[in-house]
Amino acid sequence: MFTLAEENYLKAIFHLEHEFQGEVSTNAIAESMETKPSSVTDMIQKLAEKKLLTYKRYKGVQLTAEGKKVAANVIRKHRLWEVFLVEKLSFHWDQVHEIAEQLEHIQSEELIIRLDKFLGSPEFDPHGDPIPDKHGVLKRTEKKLLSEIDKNQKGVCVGVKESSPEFLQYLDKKKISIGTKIRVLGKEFFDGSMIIQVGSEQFFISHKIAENLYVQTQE
Amino acid sequence: MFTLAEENYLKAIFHLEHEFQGEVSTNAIAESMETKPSSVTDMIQKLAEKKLLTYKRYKGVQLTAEGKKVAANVIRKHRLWEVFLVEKLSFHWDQVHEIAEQLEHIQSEELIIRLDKFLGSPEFDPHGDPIPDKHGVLKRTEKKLLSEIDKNQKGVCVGVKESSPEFLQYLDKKKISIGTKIRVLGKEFFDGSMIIQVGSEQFFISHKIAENLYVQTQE
DNA sequence: TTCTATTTTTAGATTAGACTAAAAATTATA
DNA sequence: TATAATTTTTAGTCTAATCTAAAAATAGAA
Repeated sequence: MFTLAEENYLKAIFHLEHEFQGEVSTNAIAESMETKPSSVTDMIQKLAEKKLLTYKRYKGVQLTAEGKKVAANVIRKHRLWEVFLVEKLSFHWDQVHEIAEQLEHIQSEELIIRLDKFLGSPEFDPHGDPIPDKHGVLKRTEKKLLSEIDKNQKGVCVGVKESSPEFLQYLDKKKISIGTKIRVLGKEFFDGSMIIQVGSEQFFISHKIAENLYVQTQE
Repeated sequence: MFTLAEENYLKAIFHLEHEFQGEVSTNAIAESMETKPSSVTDMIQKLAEKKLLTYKRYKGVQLTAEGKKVAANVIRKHRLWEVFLVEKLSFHWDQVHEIAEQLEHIQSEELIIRLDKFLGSPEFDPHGDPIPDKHGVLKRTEKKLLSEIDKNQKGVCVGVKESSPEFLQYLDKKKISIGTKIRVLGKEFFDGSMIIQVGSEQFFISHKIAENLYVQTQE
């Protein structure tokens, strides 16, 4: 149906549209895909011809309904496979991204229907990211970055913004995973660093950590 | 490590070496891959440079130890995924080949180690074909084609030579699957057709069917 | 053994996707 | 508003993998 390269572009644009609302620039796509802007121009012209996105020269792109559907489906597959790898094959959450990058391109509707059922139709992947449903609809969740919550508030970790092995391994070392309760004991306004409580431990985290952890605050 | 095209060539050559002992001709490869002989020549020259096979112009090719290892590993992955699809996702044995053709190219040693363990280290795929071990060694089995066995002998179906959906669906209709006991009641020398007994049913099968079914005869 | 048929290889073209370098358009600044 | 800086596009090149058409080598038949 679509080539590997096309699917990867659509996926990247989909993510960028969510991160920054509105049109997505050529440069932003190039950066997120670690490729050159000229290559991006080539590809978005091809995707525009296929009506997967709208494109006006120098004005960036926007996915069409069809483009969004294709992208969401790739993301659905990626996240379902991540659940499979963690739940069934006992991979650790920092090991699954690269493998899922490959598995997300396997073409078979039936496979995904059955995989989803086999996994019990999960709603979130191992990093806490929501899995689009079969129509490409993403469930909205009201999560905040840990960096946005105030002193003395507490929240439950529900996901990570970045999911590099390095970051995930840091979280493991600190015994933070999805479901972990975190209380903010102190917050430094100068650099955004925090003292937090996790279980019985209290420790310092930098702003960089706090702005990559999603929490849900509880009333 | 290797491209999709390279892996597919190695796999095809590996199968051809087993089917007909000795060197494999350019034409044979082209036919089995549904491509042109000139394309095959290009690719085998590249594979020869990478020392995956030995090649002398006009003389056909032979896989090196390294080439065999790579090919067997692709086949191992294909067959393990087929077991997964049938055993875990309840696919039918005639639906899994095409999907496994894609899954066999997923690159991750760890994935295959874990998948194998998850499946209980199976020795055969759903069509009765042996799964190469992690070193690329194929277990030898003494199976015969049904067409080779004599009147009044009986055997257990242990595999199929061809595994097209059409053939597998024919077998289903006749209630033949792996493990089914078959007795040859009659054999026509003119066209190789047979009357066989399967369970309480007796029926006619053509030579074409008989030469695509593997059985193990029992003493 | 010589000629013919077949098989295999070479040469040259094509396509997808990427790249570099340079041109064009847009945005920011003085 | 003119100029500088930045972003984006175009033009042309490259590689992997394929193809067609033609040439070369091998095998088979008289």
